[in-house]
Amino acid sequence: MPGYDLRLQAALDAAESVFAEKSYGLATMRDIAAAANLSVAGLYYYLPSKQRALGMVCGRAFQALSEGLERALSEAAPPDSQLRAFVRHHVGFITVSPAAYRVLLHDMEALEGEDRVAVHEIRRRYFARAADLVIAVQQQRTSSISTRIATAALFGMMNWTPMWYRGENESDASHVALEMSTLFLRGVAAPAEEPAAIA
Amino acid sequence: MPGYDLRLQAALDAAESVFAEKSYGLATMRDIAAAANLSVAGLYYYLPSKQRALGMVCGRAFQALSEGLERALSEAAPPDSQLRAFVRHHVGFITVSPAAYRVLLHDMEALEGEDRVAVHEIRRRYFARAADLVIAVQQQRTSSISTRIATAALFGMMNWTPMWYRGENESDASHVALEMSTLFLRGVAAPAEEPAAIA
DNA sequence: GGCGTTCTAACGAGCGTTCGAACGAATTTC
DNA sequence: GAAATTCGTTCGAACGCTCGTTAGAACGCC
Repeated sequence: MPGYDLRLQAALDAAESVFAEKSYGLATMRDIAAAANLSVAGLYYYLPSKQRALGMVCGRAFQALSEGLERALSEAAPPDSQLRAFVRHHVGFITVSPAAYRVLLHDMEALEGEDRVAVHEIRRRYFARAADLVIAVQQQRTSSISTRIATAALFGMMNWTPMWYRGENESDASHVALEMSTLFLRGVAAPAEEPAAIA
Repeated sequence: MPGYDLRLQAALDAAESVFAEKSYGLATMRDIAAAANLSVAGLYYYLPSKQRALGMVCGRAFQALSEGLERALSEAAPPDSQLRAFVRHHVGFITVSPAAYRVLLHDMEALEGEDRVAVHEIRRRYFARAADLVIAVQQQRTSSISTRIATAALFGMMNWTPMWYRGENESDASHVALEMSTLFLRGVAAPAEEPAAIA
C-alpha cells in the first residue's frame, strides 16, 4: 500500500515543520493536524503519539543525513577533499532541509526511551565519522590544535548555519561550505609541505 | 529591601536551571517552584508569569554577557588581541553559566512582545560588536573569506561549546578559547606581514 | 496591628489521547 | 447487475489530566 506510506510521510512532514517552528514542547497535536490537513483523530491514525512522532521525525532525518554522507564521501579520496565533501554535504543538508535540522538540533533532547537510545546512537556514529576525517586531515599537518576541539569547532560553525543563512539556490550553500572548509583547513594548521620549496 | 532582590534572583536562578534542563515549553511553573523551594503561589510573588520569567532570565543573562564584554575588551588594544579577548570572554561565560547560555540559545525564540524586542536588540548589538572585531582583524590581512560567513563561523564554534565541554576549572575554558581563536585567526587568512621581515 | 511574604486550594483552559460512528471504494452475494 | 458487506480511513466529540494562574487565609517580624 504505497498510498499509506505517502500519507505517513506527509504527516511526518507536518510534524517536522511544526516542531521546527514552535519547538517540541510548545507544539500541539492540533497544530500538527492542521498542518497535515487532518482532524486530530485522523492524525493519530498515522502517528501513535506526540513522543513517537518526534522519534520518527528525528530518525528519518538522521537516516537521510547518514545515507547522504556515505554517498558524498565515496566520491573523494584525499583527506582534504573528504573533509571538504563532508562539509559540503552537511551544510547542504542543513540548507535543503532546515526544518528537519532544526528539530535535530533543538528537540532531540526531548526524546525518551528506545527512540532516544536509537537516535543518539546514529548521531554518535555520524560524529565519530567526522572526527575520523579531522584526524586524517591533522595527520598530514603539524597541527597544534586538539582533535576534540577542532572537531567541535567544525560542527559548531556548520550547525550555526540555520541561524543566519537565508540563501536560495544550491550554489549559495556550496559557497558557504567552501569558505567554511577553507577556514577550517587553514586554521587547523599549515600544511606540512609548503607549495613553494623551502631550501 | 535587599532581601527581596536576593530572593528574586534566586527565583530567576531556579527558572533558569529548569528552562535549561527541560526547555521553556516543557518546563512548568511547578518545576520552577520546586527548584526555588517555594510553593507555586509563593513563586508568583516574584515572577508575574512564565512568559515574563523567561524574559527576565534572558535579559539578565544578556546583560551580564554584554557588560562582561566591555570589561574584557578594554584590556586589549590590537585587533588580534581584542578578538582573542572576545573569544575568551564569550567561551568563559558559556562555561561559567551554562544554564543561562542554554536558555539564550534554546528558548529565546519563545519570547513575545516587549521582552522579545528588547532582548533581540541586546543580542543584535552584541553580534554587531563581534562583527566589528572580525572586520578589524580582516583588514590587517588578505582575507578571502566573507566577513558574514567568518563571523557566523566564529559564533558557531563558540556556541557549540555547551554540547561537548565538560571542563571544570577556568583554565580548561581559557585553553578552549585560546585554541578556538587560533583556529579562527589562522583560518581567516595569513597575516599580511610575516613576523620575519620579507626583504 | 500592620505589612511583607508564603501557603493551601482551587479555577478554567487547553493538552494528549481515545471512542464509536461514518465515509467510500472494492469485493462479495444473490 | 443491484444490494449487501467488508475494510482502510477519517471524523466529531469527549475523556481525564495537567497546565498557568489566582483568591483568600495564615504566618512571622517590626
